[in-house]
Amino acid sequence: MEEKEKSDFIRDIINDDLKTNKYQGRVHTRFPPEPNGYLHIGHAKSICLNSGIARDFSGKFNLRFDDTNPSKEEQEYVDSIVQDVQWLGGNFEDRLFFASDYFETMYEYALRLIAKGKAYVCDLNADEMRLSRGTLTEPGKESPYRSRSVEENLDLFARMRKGEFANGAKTLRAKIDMASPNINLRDPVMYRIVHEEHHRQKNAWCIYPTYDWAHGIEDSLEGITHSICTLEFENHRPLYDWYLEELGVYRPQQIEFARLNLSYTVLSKRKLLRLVTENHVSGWDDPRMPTIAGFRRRGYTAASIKNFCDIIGVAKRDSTIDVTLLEYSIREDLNKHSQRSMAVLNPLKVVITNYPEGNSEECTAVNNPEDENSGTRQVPFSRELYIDQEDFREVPPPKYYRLSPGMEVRLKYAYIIKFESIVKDAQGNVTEVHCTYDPETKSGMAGAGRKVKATIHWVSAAHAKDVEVRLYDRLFVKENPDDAEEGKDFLSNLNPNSLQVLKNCKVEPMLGNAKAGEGYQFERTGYFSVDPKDSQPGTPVFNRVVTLKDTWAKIEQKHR
RNA sequence: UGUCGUGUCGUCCAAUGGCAGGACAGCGCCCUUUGGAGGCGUUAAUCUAGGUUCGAAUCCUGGCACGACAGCCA
Repeated sequence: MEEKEKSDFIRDIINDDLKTNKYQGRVHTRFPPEPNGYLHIGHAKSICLNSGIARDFSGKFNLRFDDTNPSKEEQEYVDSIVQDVQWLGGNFEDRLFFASDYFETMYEYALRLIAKGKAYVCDLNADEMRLSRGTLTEPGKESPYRSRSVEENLDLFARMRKGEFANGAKTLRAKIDMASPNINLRDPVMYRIVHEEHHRQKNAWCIYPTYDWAHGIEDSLEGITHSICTLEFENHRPLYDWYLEELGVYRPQQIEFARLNLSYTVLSKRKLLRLVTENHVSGWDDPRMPTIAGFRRRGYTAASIKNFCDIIGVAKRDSTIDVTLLEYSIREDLNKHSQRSMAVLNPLKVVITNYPEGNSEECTAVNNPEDENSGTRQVPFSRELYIDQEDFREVPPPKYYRLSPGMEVRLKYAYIIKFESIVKDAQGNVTEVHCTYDPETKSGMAGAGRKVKATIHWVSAAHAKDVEVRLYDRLFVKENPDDAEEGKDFLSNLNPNSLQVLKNCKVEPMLGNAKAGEGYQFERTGYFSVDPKDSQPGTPVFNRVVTLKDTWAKIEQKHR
């Protein structure tokens, strides 16, 4: 692999820090998801960034669950996230942490701030607090509980922990500045009361730290040097710094980058959750979902996603990546590494009238022209074949090179055949095409050098396996799914044709034994992988990962 | 009309005061037993008005545009 030095503004900062010895030469990053949903391609960007930096600078990388809100989090999500991070090669070694394991320390730290007069228990309810916070242009008003004594605050906070108060009755707030132009600094909430079972702590706690209070402490405790997060936390950085400064503990630096947006899909957890709960897709791992689990099931390789993350780069400006870049990335990987095969998606019978009935023979097929070591395999040929309906036209459009009346085509790895006649049913549909073959033109023979305009794929009818193939397309019809008509939302832009199921596809014998997760190129059609959920041994179900570049589609488009 | 941040080819990312470059997409040609892959070529950009400078995408000032923030979510 061409291991070129990666460069971006974050690595530049780290290089500078290394020069000034800011962290004694250490580099330590982390990926801190909340276990409230499945990871998506945007998270992959963060995982690749954080773990990639640790790798490139010989540093360390932690996986840490930011599980500070019991009402949204579940073990199912923890499990899927661990699997996804590992699949992407995020090497956290033995450093799998949970914010909830730090709750006791956070509590003690809170006591410190109370003792310093920097935090107080507030009795304002949520509505009252919102009203007193002020607006973007007006300062807020100080809470009437702001001047409680340290003793009273200590007492009240201890009783909050004991469970003496109902949800929402009290909060612990930092005492900063109700007039700050940065609203995050207007006495932010540090703890709220939530009487709910936590997925790991069960009922040990009924007060839970908020993100801002918890996150810096988590980073500090783990010795993180560069706490990399997305742009929406830019305005939180002063608070991150304030807490650690007041606590007098080790302070990492927070650096923000632009989150990933991808065309023709949505990447917000809220929207992905709606797709799942409202059954627009079959689940978090539906192959059309932009989740890591979805991409994996679809047949995307981890290498292709990592490559994608490398080529999109990292910066601070909001951007939307064109999905063709992702498709390029998976094609590039699969082209080099996937086994070629012949599969007929929409079968049309071809009878070779001058080929002896009952006869069959083997043709030698190349497994992967991109890889000399991949060898060859035998594919059976006989009198009755299937070709794709797209490869025959009774009335060919301009520039159509494939089979049509009067035309010759090559059957890949086999013979050149010539059109003779067609058979139609009562409705006038073409049911069979009769051809003759030229016995001197088999691949490898002396006569094989003859040129014809097109080479098409085929399978022998008697030897073919019947399989199900699922053709996936983009989930949304609009580049930006949120660009919806008045009164409608992103769901109105769902692509009604994002899934097409083909039940009686005919594939070469080898594919009958394809194993779950394996990826193949169906020659001239696209890349397909064996669905790990719905396949049975001997009866694979194929998911289309991505099509091949279709030059013909463009030509046809032009002539319309 | 507050604070913070961001404006470079169609889309992303570079250029760290010194020839605006790469990738994807597009277009054209070559090659091809995949209309695949590959090769070659090509189109196309510094938000704006000033200023500093021998020289500005880069530094300064103003304007404009866009994004984030008024959860006891993260």
